[in-house]
Amino acid sequence: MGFLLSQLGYQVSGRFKTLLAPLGLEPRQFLVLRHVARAQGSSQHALGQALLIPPSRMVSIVDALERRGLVERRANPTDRRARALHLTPEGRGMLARALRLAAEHERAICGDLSPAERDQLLGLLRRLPLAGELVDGVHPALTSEEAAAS
Amino acid sequence: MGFLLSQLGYQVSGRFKTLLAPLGLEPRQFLVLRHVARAQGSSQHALGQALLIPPSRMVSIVDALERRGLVERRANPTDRRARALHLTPEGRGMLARALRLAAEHERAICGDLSPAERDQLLGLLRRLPLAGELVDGVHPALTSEEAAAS
DNA sequence: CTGAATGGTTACATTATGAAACGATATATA
DNA sequence: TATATATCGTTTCATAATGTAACCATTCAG
Repeated sequence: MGFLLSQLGYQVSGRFKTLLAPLGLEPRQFLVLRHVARAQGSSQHALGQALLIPPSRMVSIVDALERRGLVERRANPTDRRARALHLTPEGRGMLARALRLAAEHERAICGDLSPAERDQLLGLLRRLPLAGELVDGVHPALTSEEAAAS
Repeated sequence: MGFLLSQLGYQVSGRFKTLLAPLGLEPRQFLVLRHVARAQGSSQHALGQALLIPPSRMVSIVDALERRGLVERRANPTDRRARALHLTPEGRGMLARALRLAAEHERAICGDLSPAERDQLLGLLRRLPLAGELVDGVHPALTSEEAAAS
């Protein structure tokens, strides 16, 4: 069971990565983009806090997104240290396309499972003890030991 | 579903790694050790073929195992290029301990799932299209593109 | 006003990785 | 037999991912 889960998880994430590649987007960039869309104007620090991504890593992620014109670092009126992150129209379009791919990915993963079976599978997976340690929307692969401990 | 599988797979493998750490064994070394036990005397090349591990990587893995006295590189009587890999008595003991930990890991992963539920979960996971691409005993994280394509 | 804390960035060391070159040996071919 | 080609294992090298720590500007607390 453990080995199977590990194998499947690796395959799934690899698939998603190649699926996103045509957009020039990496999975981690996708996660950040999605979160910026949800919380426009939040700082990089807040973003890192929410996604448990260490600050030094966030820099290069946002750099890439900004270089491609998907995200803007605006000035924060109340704190001149912080940058307020905003989605550009291009960013919004990119996110929409990525979300469409993600839905496609989801269908591909589940294959010919009926909706009932799909729910059953989800239910069983969520009952695994490890599922309790997962934070919603946070991928542990991006998490630093330190951030995870907090 | 995809995200959950990816998260769980990452957690599971991370857990197994820390579980094995007290033995001074890495998951990949465990895999190799187990396979050597099954096919004593096979060459590194054959091992790499079976586990889809590229040759240059196999060197350091076997180096580590040999340095710790778990595996021996003996001369192959019929081919002086190849090394015949054999488990030492220490290697056998180590493998036994690791297998015991793996069994424990398995129980920890499944938590309070009943045997029937466990089978159900396994069955559903195996019906996922991606499961068809998995090779038994081979972890895709160790395979190179090239080896995987063959 | 001074010292500590914070947001963001950069510099650096560490590690993991595969491709390719290499030497020794084996196999096929002429 | 002689020669070319393939194989096994190893080493070398370049590349990429990562975290830690130092750093600057700014904010906050006393």
